[in-house]
Amino acid sequence: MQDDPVINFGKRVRDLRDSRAITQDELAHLAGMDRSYVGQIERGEKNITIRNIHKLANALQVSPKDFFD
Amino acid sequence: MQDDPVINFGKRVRDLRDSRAITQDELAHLAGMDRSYVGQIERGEKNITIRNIHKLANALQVSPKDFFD
DNA sequence: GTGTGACTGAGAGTCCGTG
DNA sequence: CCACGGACTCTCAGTCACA
Repeated sequence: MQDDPVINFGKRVRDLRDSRAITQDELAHLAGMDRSYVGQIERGEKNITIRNIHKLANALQVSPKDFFD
Repeated sequence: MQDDPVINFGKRVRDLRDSRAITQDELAHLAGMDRSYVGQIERGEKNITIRNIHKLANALQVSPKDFFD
C-alpha cells in the first residue's frame, strides 16, 4: 500500500482532471502553472506546496479537502 | 476576509494545538520538526508542503482534511 | 513559551525541447 | 496529448541565536 502523500495527491489530481475531461495543458493554464509541472505532480514527483494545492482546487472547482480521500 | 491558504492553515494548526493543550515545542517533537519552524507555520510565514502537512496531521491525530475548514 | 531575522542546501517551479 | 529530460531561478526546509 502506497501511502506517500505525494503519490496519493497526484493520483487524486489525475482522477479529478480526467473526470472533467481536460488535458494537463488546460489544467495548467486554469491553475496558472507550468504544463510540465502538472505532469510531475500527477506522477508523484513533486512535493507540492499548500498555495498550489489551492490553485489546483480552484482550477478543478473542488475543495482542497477533496484531494485527501 | 483573509483567504490566503497559508494564513488559514496556520490558524488551524494553532487552534488544533491549543485544543490539545500542548506547546509548540511538544508539537514540533511529535511531528519531528524544529520548534521555531512550527511557530513560523502557525504565523503563516511558511508555504508548507504536502509532506509536512501530513506530518502535522499525524502529530495532531487528525485527517489532513481537517486543516481545510 | 514564543516571535523573529538571518542563514545554507535542497528542492519547488519554469521554460525549452524531444519521442 | 503526455512522459521525460536539461538547465535554469526562486523559494521552502530546517536550524540557530537572541529578544
